Amino acid sequence: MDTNTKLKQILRNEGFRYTPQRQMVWNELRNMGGHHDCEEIYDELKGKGTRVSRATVYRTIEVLARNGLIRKLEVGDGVARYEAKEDGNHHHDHMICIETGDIIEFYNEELERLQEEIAEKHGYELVRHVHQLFVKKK
Amino acid sequence: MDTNTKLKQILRNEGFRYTPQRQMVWNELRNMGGHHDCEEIYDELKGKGTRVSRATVYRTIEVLARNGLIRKLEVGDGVARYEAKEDGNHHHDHMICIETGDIIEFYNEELERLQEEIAEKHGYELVRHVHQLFVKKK
DNA sequence: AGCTCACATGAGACTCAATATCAATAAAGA
DNA sequence: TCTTTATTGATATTGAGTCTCATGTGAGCT
Ligand SMILES: [Mn+2]
Ligand SMILES: [Mn+2]
Ligand SMILES: [Zn+2]
Ligand SMILES: [Zn+2]
Repeated sequence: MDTNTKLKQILRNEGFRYTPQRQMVWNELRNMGGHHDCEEIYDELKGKGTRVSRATVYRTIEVLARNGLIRKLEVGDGVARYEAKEDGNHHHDHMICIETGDIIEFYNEELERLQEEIAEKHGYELVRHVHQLFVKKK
Repeated sequence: MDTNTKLKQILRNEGFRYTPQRQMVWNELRNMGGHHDCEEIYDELKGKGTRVSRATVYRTIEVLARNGLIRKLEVGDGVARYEAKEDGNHHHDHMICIETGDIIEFYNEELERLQEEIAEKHGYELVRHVHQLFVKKK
């Protein structure tokens, strides 16, 4: 199934409409790759002559995030970034270089396991987590 | 050495002045305990009849954080919270209950070690990290 | 104790990402 | 095609945090 059909199915299934604007935002973020904020997505679409409003980009991003199609990333600089969750895209966390702003992805099974264990130990169920390593080149 | 003398020493050492406002913000956050935002600190001081401006609370919090006297905590709800670093206060991360908003602290040595290891593995030096578990009661 | 002045404060203007408003538009089902 | 109702675009508004600048004050010096 192609990604647009997938988008359509998920939206329809949640009672949302399958609109050109939502397709554009979704496709743009996928094509850009990496981690981008709403303003970047909006500028990119505007640059291509596409007619989408800033408000709709923000709203669409919210809808996509709520439905697990994209992931939100806040590194503490005041803007929320997003990344498309491609089909084969497994969970990962981020390492942010405090000198270049580069974002490197990492995954560690033991780390994931320990978090579950800790939540459990306190009588809680782990729903989601934020894990960011702020680093600099050695 | 009492905490106000410690505050004085650190401020003076960094070229900052030891002012009543800075003492009040520092003492208030310590007395409140837990994790609070600037508005809460401001309201608390105002409620006691203390004369401090909102701008000064924000500026003081920034100074205290920069000098390692307090720690910043951002849980993603748009407001930065702070907690006093008491003398015996070792590093810890936070578990946030998504139902009650409760903040539970945790520390796991193995977790800390793994983070260093991961940064290292990618040729980076770990400067700081953000680690939050969003949980709910089982 | 008094003098000096660079730093700190208070009040309010300002920034900027994000959200809300609302009239106009257009999915989607009948 | 018609009708209903979510969505969109343009813009106003929100709110945490920052900036400005006139006034105040900590602290070094005499
Ligand atoms: Mn993880
Ligand atoms: Mn930690
Ligand atoms: Zn990523
Ligand atoms: Zn804490």
